[in-house]
Amino acid sequence: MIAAPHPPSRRRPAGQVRSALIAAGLELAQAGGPDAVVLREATRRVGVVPNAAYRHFADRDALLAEVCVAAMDQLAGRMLEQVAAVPGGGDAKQAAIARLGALGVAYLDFATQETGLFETAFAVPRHLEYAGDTADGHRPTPFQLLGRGLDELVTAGVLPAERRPDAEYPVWSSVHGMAVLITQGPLRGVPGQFARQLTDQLLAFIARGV
Amino acid sequence: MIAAPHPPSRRRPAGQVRSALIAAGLELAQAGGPDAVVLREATRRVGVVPNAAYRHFADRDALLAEVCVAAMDQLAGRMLEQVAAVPGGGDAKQAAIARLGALGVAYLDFATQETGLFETAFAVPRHLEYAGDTADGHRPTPFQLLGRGLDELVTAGVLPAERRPDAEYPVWSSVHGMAVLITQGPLRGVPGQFARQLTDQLLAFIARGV
DNA sequence: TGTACATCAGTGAACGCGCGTTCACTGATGTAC
DNA sequence: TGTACATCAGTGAACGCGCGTTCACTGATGTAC
Repeated sequence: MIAAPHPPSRRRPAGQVRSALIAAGLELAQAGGPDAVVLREATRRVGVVPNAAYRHFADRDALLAEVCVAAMDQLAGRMLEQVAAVPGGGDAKQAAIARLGALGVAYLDFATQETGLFETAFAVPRHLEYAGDTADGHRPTPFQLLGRGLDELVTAGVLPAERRPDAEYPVWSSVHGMAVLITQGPLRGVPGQFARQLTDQLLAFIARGV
Repeated sequence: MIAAPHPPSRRRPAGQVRSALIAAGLELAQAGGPDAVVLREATRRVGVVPNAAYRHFADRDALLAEVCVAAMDQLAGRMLEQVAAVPGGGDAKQAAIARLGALGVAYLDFATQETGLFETAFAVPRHLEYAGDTADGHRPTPFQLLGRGLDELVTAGVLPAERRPDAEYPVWSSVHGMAVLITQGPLRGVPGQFARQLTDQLLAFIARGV
């Protein structure tokens, strides 16, 4: 029998458990969507007893809310990356359209490749209704990125200024609807080639409709 | 002590329990979406012991699947009603557009007024992937109704025939996306007036884009 | 018309499960004097 | 520099809950002879 020399300190550096719980929740969400964000499982992964979570979150919903925000942030990150990767220069009109298209493709790619996170990003609990446009010093939200894309379209002279107000909504609806139908709805399981064709068709539809 | 004279027959007419379970599941779905379709609660409402359900359904998922089909059928019913209510006569082009708009409005109204059923209609379990177009002798599906609406648009000369193929998808995506954003997504809780404005804007967007 | 029997929709009791959450506690950390 | 103390992030044990599902059963119904 060897007595444990230093019964290891069970206390973690400040804030570490909290962020580890969110990270674990994000893993769970990635694998199984919002319902898979199970408080007990998150604590297990962090190596902490279940009720320890209550030092950091009021309840399971508070943890989920943080995970949702993080998931939405990942979506915004992808969109930001993809739009930055569009080659500049050349015709300003075509460039603006290409950048808007890149946003849409990023959105759909994220939904397809990270379905669990995508679902979670939009599964925010009751709090914060209609908060698509608040970015308190953080990264811009997907909604804001879309708004910028549309502004560019106006600047480039593609979109008449009088049609700019609230133009986010129909565009967002189109892309979001396709994302939902393909990843969770009746179009789930459609062959990738057809999905790509649908995406192209959708972008052309948006370009005409906007 | 009065002995029950006829311990009442516990056997129901053939098929009655089965359809009563589906009806109860539909009530649950209406109030709380697909997750609220709880097998035990459905049996409680029918007045039958929980395991009796297994005489009629393989498991809870089989019950849910039936409920989903019924919910989708209700959506189709609403669309059918609303499109039938559009006054005929007058300009054929305008009439065709009005009928397509009625389909969209019916879809959005159903999502708003019957959010639980709407969610459930699209929560079909894994079975029957990509079956948006099978109507085995039943009422036409929403997808088929949309297809007819687009056909009318071609006939009336509004939609060029070469753009007809697969035109269902972008239109469906737009309307479905708005329905999801408003009833479950970040636009949940938006004032009704704004929602109506968004709908009008969306229909105009679709009319241009199609 | 009557009897024997198979069918099968219901009962009653129980199972294991994992969840979220609450309680009283302990012991390391950081602060005030 | 040392000591007393408040703070608070962790522990350990337990709770009630409702779920889906399985088992062996019973007794009314419909059929074959």
